Amino acid sequence: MTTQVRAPRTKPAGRGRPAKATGRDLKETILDAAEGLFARHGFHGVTIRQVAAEAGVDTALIHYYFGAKRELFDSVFLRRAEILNTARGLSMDAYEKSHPGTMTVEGVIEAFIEPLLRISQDGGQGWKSYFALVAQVNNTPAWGGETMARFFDPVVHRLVETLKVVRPDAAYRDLYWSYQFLTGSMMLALSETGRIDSLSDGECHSSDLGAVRARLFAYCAAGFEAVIARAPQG
Amino acid sequence: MTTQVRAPRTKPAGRGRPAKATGRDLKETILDAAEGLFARHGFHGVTIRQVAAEAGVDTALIHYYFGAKRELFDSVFLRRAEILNTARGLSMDAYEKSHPGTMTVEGVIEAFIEPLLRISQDGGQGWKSYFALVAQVNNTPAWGGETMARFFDPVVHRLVETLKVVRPDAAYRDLYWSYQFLTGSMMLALSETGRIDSLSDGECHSSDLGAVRARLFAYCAAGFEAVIARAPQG
DNA sequence: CTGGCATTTCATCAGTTGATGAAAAAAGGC
DNA sequence: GCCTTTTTTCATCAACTGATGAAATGCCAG
Repeated sequence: MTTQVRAPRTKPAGRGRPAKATGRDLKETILDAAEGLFARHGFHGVTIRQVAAEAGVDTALIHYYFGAKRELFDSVFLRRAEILNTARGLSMDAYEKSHPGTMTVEGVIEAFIEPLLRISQDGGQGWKSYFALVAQVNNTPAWGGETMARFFDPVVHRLVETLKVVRPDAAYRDLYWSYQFLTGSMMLALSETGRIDSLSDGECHSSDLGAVRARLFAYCAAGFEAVIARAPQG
Repeated sequence: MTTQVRAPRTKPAGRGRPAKATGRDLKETILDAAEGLFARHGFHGVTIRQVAAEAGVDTALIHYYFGAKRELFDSVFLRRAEILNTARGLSMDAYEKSHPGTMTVEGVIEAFIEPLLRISQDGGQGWKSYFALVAQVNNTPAWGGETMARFFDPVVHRLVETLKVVRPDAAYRDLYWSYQFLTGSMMLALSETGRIDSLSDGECHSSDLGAVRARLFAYCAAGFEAVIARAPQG
């Protein structure tokens, strides 16, 4: 499913190392294999041996590079997290600079979500697996909650603060709740579960991120506005 | 965490059956224990022995009642699924009958979501665990996707059809996509991950379903209206 | 009070799991 | 061409996994 399998790996018959070039590639190959499997079956649903088989590598090599299984998972999670945060930060920078005094709720939300959609579309299967993984971690209580917070809280706070600039009268309570609704929708869309395909009898496809783009920003923006406007119980 | 642990279970020292009364209770106790553990750690993250320990029961008894581990999981999933569907169906019946010709998008959505919030608030920890479990299954690709569809598709189709009555010009595409956004928000809210607590620095609490109720219906309704109004690419 | 039946426990199995230490193989400096 | 370092493989471990068969226990019908 990923870039994996790495060809039958032409047994060099002996042990040892085949070539220096493959050295760094192997680390990435292992991460790719682990990423795809973790995304599909979750942390506990995957064995080191499965990862090793998919990567075409001995199990001991995985421990040699990454240590314990949990550390492998963290490495998978970490690898793309920073890229994601950077892309999002730049997107919001660009929006703020290009719309001085004319920012809208929908504009801010688009700047927040668009980079993820773009990356998922252009980044290949690896990124799709990664989003599915994050979605899974996102609503597995008591798991990765701390990791989640450490990496993604800053961007979220920035989103909320920017929205507060656009709608100064909005209560933080309302903004945080609205964000939670947003992130639920966004993560489900990004993880492309295929559920909407069967549900809509082929009318919609979860892989159609263009369709998501055409609706999600407007959906969330209108939701935010409605929550702010209603402003329940102070 | 659940109703579990069942007291130190006053070892009867011998084997055999202690009393008929406990007979049916034990099945429920086992399901409660399994439910809580599966919700927290996922299917593969839980061992039969853990379930047995939490229920205060021998592992063999679990197999005696439920068969294989996967069947235990299905039993957990099934136990509350029908109750859920019935409650939702009745809620939508009631709304349709009480608002002949005056239904609104928000009203329909409320009729669809409200029963779940109510049950979660009044039903105790068991229901909370169950919702976390469903949320987890909902975006674990290739797992329970078929189960998910079998039990929840009918209600969703009813929601979509009712919305089509309220907004006859809306395209099914838009309704299905909007539903997916809705279900992402709803499931994340119901699973009470605690993420919003730390994110908002104590300003919001994921256990505060009243706060969800006061915002989610309006949020989703406004989102639906916006998507329908924009009506992207036909 | 006795024999059948549903329930519960014990003991155990074969298979799998994550992990490690030591050996083997290549690269690279000299 | 030797010696060191890095990478890869092999062989193996103790712990745990899901699962089962058989025995033990108490309940109830007769």
